[in-house]
Amino acid sequence: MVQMPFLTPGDERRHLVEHGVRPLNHRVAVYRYLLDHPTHPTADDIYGDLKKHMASISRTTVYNVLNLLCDHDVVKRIAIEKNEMRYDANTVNHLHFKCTDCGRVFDLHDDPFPVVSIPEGFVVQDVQVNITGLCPGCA
Amino acid sequence: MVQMPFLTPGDERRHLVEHGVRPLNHRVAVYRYLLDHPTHPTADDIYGDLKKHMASISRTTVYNVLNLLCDHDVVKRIAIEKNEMRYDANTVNHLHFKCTDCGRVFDLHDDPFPVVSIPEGFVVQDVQVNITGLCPGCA
DNA sequence: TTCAATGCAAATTTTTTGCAAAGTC
DNA sequence: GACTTTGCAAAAAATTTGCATTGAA
Repeated sequence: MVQMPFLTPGDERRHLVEHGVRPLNHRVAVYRYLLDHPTHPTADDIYGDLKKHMASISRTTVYNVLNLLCDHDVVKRIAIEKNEMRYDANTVNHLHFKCTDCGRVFDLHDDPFPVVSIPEGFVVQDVQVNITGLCPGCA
Repeated sequence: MVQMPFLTPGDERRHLVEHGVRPLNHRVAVYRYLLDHPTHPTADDIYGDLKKHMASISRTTVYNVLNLLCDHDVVKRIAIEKNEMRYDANTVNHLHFKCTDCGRVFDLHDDPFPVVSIPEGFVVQDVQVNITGLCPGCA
């Protein structure tokens, strides 16, 4: 299930405020980037692209903002492979598929999201389903 | 579903050979460690513990062996959090639960393993279900 | 003896930290 | 003006690489 409708430009400020995040320029830029690029970029992808249009931004700030947005549940971290943390502004549960050939991470919209039965006593905060294999283009 | 019975000491050599891995001493030691410690250790956990009884082993070798065992599908990598790759000798599909408080990773044996429906054209190699939250002891 | 595996040190990559400068309310 | 955020450079942590040495068949 996709987060629909995606936040239109301008709405991201309100969304940040609703989650307790002051909408400073760099924060809005990183968040807007994630909304516009549902490609599960790494921190460095984001930094590299943003710097083209926002000369002032630093890697540290990208990391600061991403950590802040994760803490406030505005974006989610995806741990799907070694040495690369990816970020996703779509916080609705969905599957991720990483192609081992081209390296892209696809959203798979299993409907409904698979049900997992958790033993008594465990408190669930987040469920991630990460699939690896070959995408249609590479298979 | 647990991999039962676990390989008893001695059998790990045969298992390695069956997967095309020459059973050299360091390789057997790392694999035996993973069989004996189903706690999803990191490479450094393994190195630290093995070095106590095997003075000659190096960090590089632990990494080499883990990569080799993963390539030959003898062990699986678990990417469940930032900056830490964990390893599991149980290659049967099962859920992982990471406690955000104590940091431990538990096996959850959902029976059956949740079914995910994959769109036409994708070729699945591996499915990982990673849950974060609080374990019974920390909740 | 020939090829593969190991160990060390250095390099690489990703992320965090300390702290001074700049920005925000 | 008080407090927060940013940016730089350095530190930390995880993993890989180059290469000389050792080990195995």
